[in-house]
Amino acid sequence: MALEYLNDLNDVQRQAVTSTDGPVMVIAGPGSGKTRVLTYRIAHLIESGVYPEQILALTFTNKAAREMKERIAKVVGDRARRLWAGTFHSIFARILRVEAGHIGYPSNFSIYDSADSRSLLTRIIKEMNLDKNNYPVGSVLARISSAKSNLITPKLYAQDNDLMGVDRFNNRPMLYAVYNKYVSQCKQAGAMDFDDLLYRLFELLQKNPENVLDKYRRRFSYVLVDEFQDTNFLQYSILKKLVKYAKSPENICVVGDDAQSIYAFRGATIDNILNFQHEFPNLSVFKLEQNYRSTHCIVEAANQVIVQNKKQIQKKIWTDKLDSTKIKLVKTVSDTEEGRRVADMIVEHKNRHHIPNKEIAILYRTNAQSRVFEEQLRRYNISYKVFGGLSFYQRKEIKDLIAYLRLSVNNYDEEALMRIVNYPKRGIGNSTLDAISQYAAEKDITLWRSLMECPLPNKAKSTLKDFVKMIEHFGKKAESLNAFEVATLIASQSGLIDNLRSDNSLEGMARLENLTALLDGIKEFSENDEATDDNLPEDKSLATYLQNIALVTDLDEENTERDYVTLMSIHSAKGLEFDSVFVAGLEENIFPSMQAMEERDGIDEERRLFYVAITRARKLLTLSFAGSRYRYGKIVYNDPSRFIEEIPVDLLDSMVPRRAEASQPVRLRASVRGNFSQPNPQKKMGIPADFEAALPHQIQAGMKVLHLKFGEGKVLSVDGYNDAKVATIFFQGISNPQRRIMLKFAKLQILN
DNA sequence: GGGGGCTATGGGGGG
DNA sequence: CATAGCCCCC
Repeated sequence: MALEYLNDLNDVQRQAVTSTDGPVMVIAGPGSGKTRVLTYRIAHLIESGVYPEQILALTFTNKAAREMKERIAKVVGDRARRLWAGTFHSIFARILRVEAGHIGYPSNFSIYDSADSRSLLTRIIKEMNLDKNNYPVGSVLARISSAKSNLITPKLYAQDNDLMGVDRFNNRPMLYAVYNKYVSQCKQAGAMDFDDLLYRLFELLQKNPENVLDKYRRRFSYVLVDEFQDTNFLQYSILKKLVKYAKSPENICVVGDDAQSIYAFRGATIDNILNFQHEFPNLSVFKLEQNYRSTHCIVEAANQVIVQNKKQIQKKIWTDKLDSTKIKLVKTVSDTEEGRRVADMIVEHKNRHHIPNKEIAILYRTNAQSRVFEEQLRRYNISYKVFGGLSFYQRKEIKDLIAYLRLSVNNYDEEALMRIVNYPKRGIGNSTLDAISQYAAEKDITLWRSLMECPLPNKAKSTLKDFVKMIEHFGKKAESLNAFEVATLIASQSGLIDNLRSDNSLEGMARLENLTALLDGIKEFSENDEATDDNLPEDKSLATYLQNIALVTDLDEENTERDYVTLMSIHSAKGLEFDSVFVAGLEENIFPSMQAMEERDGIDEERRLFYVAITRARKLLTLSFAGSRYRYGKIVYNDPSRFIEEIPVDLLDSMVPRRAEASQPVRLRASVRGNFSQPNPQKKMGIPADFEAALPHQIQAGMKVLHLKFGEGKVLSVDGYNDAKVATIFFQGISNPQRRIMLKFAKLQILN
């Protein structure tokens, strides 16, 4: 047996890897080699004779699973492909495809994303004549989601005095009925929302038809769970079903860090970690406390911050790195200025520290904060990529085609049906649709059946008949053709492509391009035999494709080797690391967020989030905050975040060296008592007194202009319109003298 | 039935 | 600020 890999591990790590049998918990601080332990542990299992297909490894993202497999493959070779590795949602969806019949679902069930869930709920609330002000969709959905995550069925919900009491108090006493209706509508539509993928799997194992439970207990003789601190009660319950029973070897290994638990909002509870020892008395616990990632200052700051939390497992992260680089703290007057300064410092990191773009990340609390950084990075011609926010699959034109695909595979998919029954326009308006759904509700039949049976004027009737025929035709094709062939056919025969072609606007063309990109993606899925990574027979069907894309996020995308700066929320950054990390927007009401301050344990959760943020950095960590920023169209003023104060002053370097005119020591709240003076931005920028910025439309090719940063330049050309106007300007004597400058932001003085 | 424009409202994180 | 939903008019 090749065991050299064990030499790559420290003592605790090696014990965690080689204690293969029985329950194991690994408490792993940030940068402590957690992934290494997980991958080697699996490799070790395989080397010891366990079949890869007997191993279930649940990770937080598909990307993490893929990378883990790649690393395992380096030790054990191709066998690694047979592992069951993926997210809870994707693995369970795969199992449910096979077992759906047992719980009254079709095997080609649809997966509702949160937009689908919302729109279904909106319809239900309307149909039940409830006041939408008392039943805001978001809150209703959150409540339903949390009920499911705690295994509370609509029936149990209605019997629960606490839950019902809260609803009555909040003026929404009928929430239980909305929940009930939502569940039955989903089921009737053959659709599962994200929570159902977990909940229905639990239901399957609980009801245990044909002893299906035993089948999976045998199949998964070793279970590993990454990021265990972020699992909820439902996920934990499923794990227990799989490994806790009479005479079970209890081969479960969970890896996590209570200090990095940041998903309480979707039901994650660190009680799972705390209870684990009681549930499995034979538990072996290993604590990985040596940090191999970050410099001394960063590790120390993280420790000092996290000790403020009440509830935690005792541990102290340490490092033997001696680097004494301090953490930089940057204060700016506004959010725009924050963007500019971060971009400035990125240039400096690239030049002085030779850090490539892909080793730099800007992290923020909310996705909406990405905008200023995008604008400034574009100005500096630094390539970047924004993760999160509106993903490719959430774009309208993409959702439209996918709705056609979904409806073709599953005719009962109501959300898909509602989306496209009148798109492209075919004369089915609201009154017709109301009639159809009302008829469906009265007769308790699916919308699809109602389309054909509902009494309607002849014109609408024949239109609908054609529509049904078309979808049935697509469905038939989907049975014989592969995903790409049928998607291409649907895109053109549905009229989607023609509809987009007729739109000659820039956006219209972009939409068509996106649609083509989607088709390319489907083609890749259909033709690439490496795409499926499981031990099931190759399946290139449309249904499988739809299942895959419903569960991918842009985090999961293959690294395309491009060298870009990463912009993402801190939540998305979990598990990642970069040489240089900027944590931006460190202000009260932003981070910690306003909502969190009102929640029980909200601040502690935000603090763990801050802990995650700062521990992403290997060498350079920069914290920034702005005195003012735009939020929802209004300017707001926030105090610096309390988390800044929690970092000992001797770890901080609060002078900003490069822009001498902007540097001033940052004074913390403690010393100023929230009384931040607003320096005059004009003075601060050091703008020459006689400087007079021209308006964007005044800049024309051939002009000589003065730029505050680059100096004198000659305008070579101007392209784009309005806010998107960009000038190409040649500046003598700077690196990359030819610059593309967004006129909307640039301050240029015309010199002749 | 369809389109345009106006207003009110919400406002976090993600599979 | 963005967007959903509403009203009004064709």
